[in-house]
Amino acid sequence: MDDTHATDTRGDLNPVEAQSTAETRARGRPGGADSRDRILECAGKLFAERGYNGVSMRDLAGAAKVNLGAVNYHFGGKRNLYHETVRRLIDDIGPHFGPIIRQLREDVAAAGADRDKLAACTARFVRNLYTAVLGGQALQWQMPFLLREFHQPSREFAMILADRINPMHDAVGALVAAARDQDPQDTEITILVHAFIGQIMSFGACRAIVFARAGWDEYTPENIALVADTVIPSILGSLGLPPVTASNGTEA
Amino acid sequence: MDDTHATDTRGDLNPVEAQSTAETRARGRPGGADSRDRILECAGKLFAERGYNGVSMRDLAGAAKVNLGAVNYHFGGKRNLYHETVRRLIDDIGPHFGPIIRQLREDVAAAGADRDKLAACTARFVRNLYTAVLGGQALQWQMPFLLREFHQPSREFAMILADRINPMHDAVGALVAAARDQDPQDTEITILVHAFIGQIMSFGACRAIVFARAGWDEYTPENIALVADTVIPSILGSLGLPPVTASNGTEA
DNA sequence: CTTGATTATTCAAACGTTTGACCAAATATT
DNA sequence: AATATTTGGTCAAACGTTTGAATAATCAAG
Repeated sequence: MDDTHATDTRGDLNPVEAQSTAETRARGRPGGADSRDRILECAGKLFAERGYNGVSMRDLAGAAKVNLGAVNYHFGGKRNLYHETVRRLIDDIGPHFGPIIRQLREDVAAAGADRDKLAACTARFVRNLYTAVLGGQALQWQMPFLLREFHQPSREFAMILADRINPMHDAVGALVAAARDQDPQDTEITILVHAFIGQIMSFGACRAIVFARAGWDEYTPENIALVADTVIPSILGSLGLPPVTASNGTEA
Repeated sequence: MDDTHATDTRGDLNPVEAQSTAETRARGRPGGADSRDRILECAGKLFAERGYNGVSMRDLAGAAKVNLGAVNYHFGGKRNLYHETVRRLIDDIGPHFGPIIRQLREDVAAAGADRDKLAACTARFVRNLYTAVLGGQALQWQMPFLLREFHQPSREFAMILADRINPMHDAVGALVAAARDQDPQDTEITILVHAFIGQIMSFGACRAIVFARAGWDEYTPENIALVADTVIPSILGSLGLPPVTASNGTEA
């Protein structure tokens, strides 16, 4: 239990004590579909913070408060459990990103060539995205999980790309193309979209750096608002859009 | 050797075949400090692409063409080997980032309030950084290694922060502060610097996305130049700096 | 310029533990 | 009774680490 001494055998790089997530249950057929969900939820959290190799089936069974055999009963192996975890993750983040993307698409279509409206919907989108990505209510383990997939894509990356990344990039592509009056299919637009989104995601991906440099130790609503308020004018400038006056893009 | 079937026991998530890196050697005392370096080099590559848990001492010994015991003889354990790998990494990337940072500092100091000069040195810095980060000659495994540390900091993150991240952010902070005529200590500047650098780094961190969206399969010099040429005007716009005319910031 | 002890390094083999997978028995639900 | 789920345990393989002998370089003594 001592982390300061590195004498442990087969120790993890950054040991994380397993957290109790579910209450104890009776024997026999207590969980049903419930324990399957519990395994999936715990698997997501553990994979997100330790990676695939950092999570053992025993760690997982302990965290999910189920027997070791139950995991293999429900999912038939660790690799397939990971697959199902990604499947679940994609479904889970849909309701969080879907409305933001949909609204951006509608706003861009409605804005047409009106640069003030384009600026306003850009600001709204960035603010919503920061809130979704950095805010703590939902997407707690999902974002680290995704960032891990982006950096070290597994066989499931194609699913994430098709179902979640492409729609987001396409929507932002429409915005950037409208702001620059350019064809959304241009490689230039693809690059600028990536820089656009990367600017936002880097605050989630490298939060250790942000916290160390800004003297924070978590993303509070105030911190997130400060980040959004600071970055939005910069992004508008990069797109050549006029600054937003006041009280624009506050909420969906 | 078949990756499509998930029937392996204790298999890695993304299996990577070990690559031969060094030639065979005689017995006795052949390597000396040489085999120590070989271990360190292979450890960096393997840790970078598979993470700490994804690398076994046997994998490493095989890749470095040394005996299993030699690793513990030289480094006294896996955890300490990781520590030494980070130490070496910091020393290795110094010559690549140091001149870029130093030149940026000098250029910013020389530019003063001249916004054209600020724009020119910004463009030069961004181009140099893209070349260093995405270019393939050096920093091959170093960047993925660093990005892994940023996303999932270990005990060694503080070293990287102090020795490599802080100087870079401080230098960019001076640039951004000069462009906005603001105090470099402002939290706003800290945030903008992070967005600035994150914009660049995201092309390395999420290269799987970039390649999939742009239809690339590697970063060629032409690709890197296209990225830089596209992003630089955008960054200048975000800083409110004038566009660079031509042939600025091509090389150090 | 040969010796012989000393040191530094490599090697094969094993240690005990943990891993993912698997099983037959037990238990609760239908 | 039939089905679905949980249980405790076993398995071979892989894990990080340790060991002791073997081998080559080093160097003082002769």
